[in-house]
Amino acid sequence: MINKSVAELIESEGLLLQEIHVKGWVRTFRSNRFIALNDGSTINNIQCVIDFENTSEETLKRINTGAAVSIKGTLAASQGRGQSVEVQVSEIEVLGDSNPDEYPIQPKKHSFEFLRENAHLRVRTNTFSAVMRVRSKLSFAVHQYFQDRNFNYVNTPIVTGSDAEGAGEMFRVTNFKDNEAPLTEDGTVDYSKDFFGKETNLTVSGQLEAETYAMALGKAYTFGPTFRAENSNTTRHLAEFWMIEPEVAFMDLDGNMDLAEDFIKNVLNSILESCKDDLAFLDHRLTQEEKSKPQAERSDMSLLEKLRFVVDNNFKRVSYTEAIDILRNSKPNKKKKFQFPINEWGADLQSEHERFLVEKHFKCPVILFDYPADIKAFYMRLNDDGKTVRAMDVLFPGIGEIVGGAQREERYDVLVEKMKAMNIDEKELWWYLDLRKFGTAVHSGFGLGFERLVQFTTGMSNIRDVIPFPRTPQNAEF
RNA sequence: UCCUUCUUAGCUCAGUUGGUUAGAGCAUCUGACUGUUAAUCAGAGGGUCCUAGGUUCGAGUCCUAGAGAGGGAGCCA
Repeated sequence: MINKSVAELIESEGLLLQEIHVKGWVRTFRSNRFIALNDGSTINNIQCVIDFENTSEETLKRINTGAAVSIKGTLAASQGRGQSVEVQVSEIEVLGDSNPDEYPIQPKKHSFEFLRENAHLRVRTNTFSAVMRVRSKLSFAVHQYFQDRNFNYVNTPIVTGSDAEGAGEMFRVTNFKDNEAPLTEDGTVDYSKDFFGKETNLTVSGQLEAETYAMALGKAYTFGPTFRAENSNTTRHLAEFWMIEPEVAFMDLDGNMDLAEDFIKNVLNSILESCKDDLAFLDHRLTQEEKSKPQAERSDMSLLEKLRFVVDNNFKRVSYTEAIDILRNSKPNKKKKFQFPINEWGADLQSEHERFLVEKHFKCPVILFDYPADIKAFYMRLNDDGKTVRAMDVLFPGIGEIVGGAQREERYDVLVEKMKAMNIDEKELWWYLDLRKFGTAVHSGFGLGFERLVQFTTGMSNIRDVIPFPRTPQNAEF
């Protein structure tokens, strides 16, 4: 008797006619005879055939969708057409019942909205199990990529004492009880009496801390949770999400763009190898979904084609200034189709503009670089023209900005001046300025939203469907 | 936060210009059948039409307010 996972049973024809033992959950039970059994090891089910005439009525009644069962039997070539092997059951035990009257997951199509309300059970469906297996493999591929290249994994703090990271609204962390926060003389909360002795927040980015490690270990990366208290209600924002932030000493913006492109291609490639079954399922799912859309909104590439396209083609690198020229002379701009017309240099690009560049003009991933200094963060390296910074965004079809990065300002005087101009407290970031005082050097890095990468890889349109328990405004169930 | 659409059975939805007792498919239950592939066939049960007001002889349908959800925008990853 050999214990086997469903994935192993389906793969290994060498086990034919052997006695096997398998445990899993019932997906469907047809004709009082056929169990489609899934144990999460693969998107595929194994068919278990029951000799119902020699099985008690009581047991048969308990074989319901969602029930956990233990099955002993013989692996055999299937008589039916839908599968090559199946288990001829000699012994079945129901380990955990599932009342069909109450179990919400039916063997039918459910809306993603409904499944979000059942996030604890939705991973029992084909789509979510596929997405979450891909997410896990992607996560591994991220570490593999950096570890293979001798990057050091840095665990930057989740509770941060600095509120100057400038990446968005922060969640306050306090140990004060309700209505018991001590006040200072001027009536504001006295955080010097709080747990950390100062005001603290959940991190919005590990970048500044990662820089400190890059300036000692050379190559560093973070991969951890980040938090934004923005009231964002979109298909590509979460209040809690996972971010990947490599940071490299002695690397300029060109090296940064090379790294981002190579990284994305590499991890996608490894998923194309390691998640073939799940991607095939997701590819088919998306194709079916697209059929219900009007012709104009359909994608001209399938999911697998899109992934291979990204892996096989160079990202188009375009400076902000070139992009503005292209947009200014574009048809939608001349025909006044843009909600925000492009008139002059210096305007921030709206998502309609990014979409035009990526989806209509270049039809491939685009890296925009050298943005106006005014619309970017204080730590980005000022170019010699005095008006642009060495920033870059990687834009992807469908999901927009997947990467944001920059060469960091390494010159102490220039950085201090920028901080003053942008009203950032130098005292808060004394340690960040120290990096420029002692052994400063050119260095660069970027941030990549992990969930957006999972979205692109799986073809899921809502970011809430690629993280197990999404945190969004007004929602922290589970 | 703004714009917009939606909310009817466990799920997915239909419900005409306001008019009898609000429907279908799937799911569930009962029975039949038994090599099925979202099994099939017959029957049954299942409804605070999101909530609160209002208009009307009459509201699932029209109006007002609120709640929740989806999509888009902004912010960004």
